[in-house]
Amino acid sequence: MTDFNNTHLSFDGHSHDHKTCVSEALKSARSLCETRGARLTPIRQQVLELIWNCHKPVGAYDLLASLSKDGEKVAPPTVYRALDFLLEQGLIHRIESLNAYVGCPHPETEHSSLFLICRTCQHAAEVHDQRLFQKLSDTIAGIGFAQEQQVLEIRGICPDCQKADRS
Amino acid sequence: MTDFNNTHLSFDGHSHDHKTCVSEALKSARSLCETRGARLTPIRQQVLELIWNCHKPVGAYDLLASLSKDGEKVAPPTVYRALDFLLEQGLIHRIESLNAYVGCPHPETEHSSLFLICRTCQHAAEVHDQRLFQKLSDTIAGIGFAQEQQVLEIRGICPDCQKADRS
DNA sequence: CCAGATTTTGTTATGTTATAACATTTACAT
DNA sequence: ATGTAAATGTTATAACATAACAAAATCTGG
Repeated sequence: MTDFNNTHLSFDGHSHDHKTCVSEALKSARSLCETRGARLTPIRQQVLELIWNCHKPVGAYDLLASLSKDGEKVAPPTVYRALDFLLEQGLIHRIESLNAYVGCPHPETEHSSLFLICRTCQHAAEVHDQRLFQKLSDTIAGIGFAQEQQVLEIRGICPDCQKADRS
Repeated sequence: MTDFNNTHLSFDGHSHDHKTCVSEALKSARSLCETRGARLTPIRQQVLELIWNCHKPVGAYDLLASLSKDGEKVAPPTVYRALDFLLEQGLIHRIESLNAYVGCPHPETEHSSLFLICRTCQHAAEVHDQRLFQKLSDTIAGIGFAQEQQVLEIRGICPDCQKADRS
C-alpha cells in the first residue's frame, strides 16, 4: 500500500490547500528542530519555506534568486549551507536526476523514498511502499552490500498528465 | 537471482582479466552498431574504451583530460556528444548521483539497472533482479504512473570493502 | 563520379550547479 | 563578560553541461 493518495507531494496539483500544508510543514520543522536542539535559523526557515511554496522540485539557484529579490545580496554558499542543514535534518530531499530539492512530508523519521517525477508537470511524488522497500533491502543484503542511502527516481508521466493528453 | 557475481561491473576489483573484458565490450559494441546502422566513429569508440578501461564510473571531464593527453585539443562538446551517442545506443549508463558514466555489460537489450555504488572503492555494480524490477513496475503501474526511465542507485559499502575494514 | 543532403566534428562562448577558503558576526555556556 | 562554537558573509573558482554556428566527413541518388 502506498501513501500516494495522501501525501502532500502527490500529483493532485492545486486541488489541496497548499498554504495550510506549507504552514504545517514549517510548524512541524520548528518543533522537530526544537526537540533535537538544532537551530532552524531565519535563513534556513526561509529556504525551507521557499521549497515548500513551490509545487515542484526547486533548484539551488532558483532559491538563490528568490532570496535575493528583496534587494539583499545572497551568495551561493548561503543557500547550499541551508540546504545541507535541511537535508541533514531530513526536512527536505534532494532529487539527484534533477539537481533539485523538495520538502519532505514526514521528516520525523528517517526513511527511503521513491520519487515519481512527471516530465510534463514537473511534479515529484514521494511514494512509500514498505513491501517494495523490504524486497529491495533483502536483495541488497543478499549480495552483502551495506546500504547507506537510496536514490530511487522514476521518470515518466503522472496519471493527471496522461488524462490531460488524451482529452 | 542477480547476476551480481557474473557481471564485469562487480566489486571483484582486479581479480578478473579486465583487458579481455574491455576488448569483448568493444567487439560487441562494434557488432551492435553495425547491425543497427549506427556509426561507432573513432571518437565514440575511444570514449567507450576509456570508460571501460576505468573500473569506476568516470566523469566527462576525466574523459576529456584523457582524450587531450595526446596533445590533441578536445573540447567538452566532443565528449558530451560521444556520451550522448553511447547512451542512446545503450552502450553506457549514466550514474546520476555521481555525474559519471559506466560501460554497460549487456547493451544488446534495453533494460533498467540497479547500481550498487561503494563509497570506499568507488566501484559501481549493475544488478539485475527480475522479481524486484517486476514488483517495482507493478507498484508504479498501480499508481497509474507511466514510467519511462528508472534511476536506481544504492550507496554504501561493498562486500569486499567491508571485509577489508574488519581486517 | 558528382552534387546535394545529412551527419559528425570543431570551435568559441557561456550557462548551470557546487564548493574552497578565509573573515566576520552571532549565539551559547560558563 | 568572556571564551568557544556555530552560523553567516564574501570572494573566488571548481566541476558539470550546452548553445550556436562553422567546417569537414560521409552517405545517397542520379
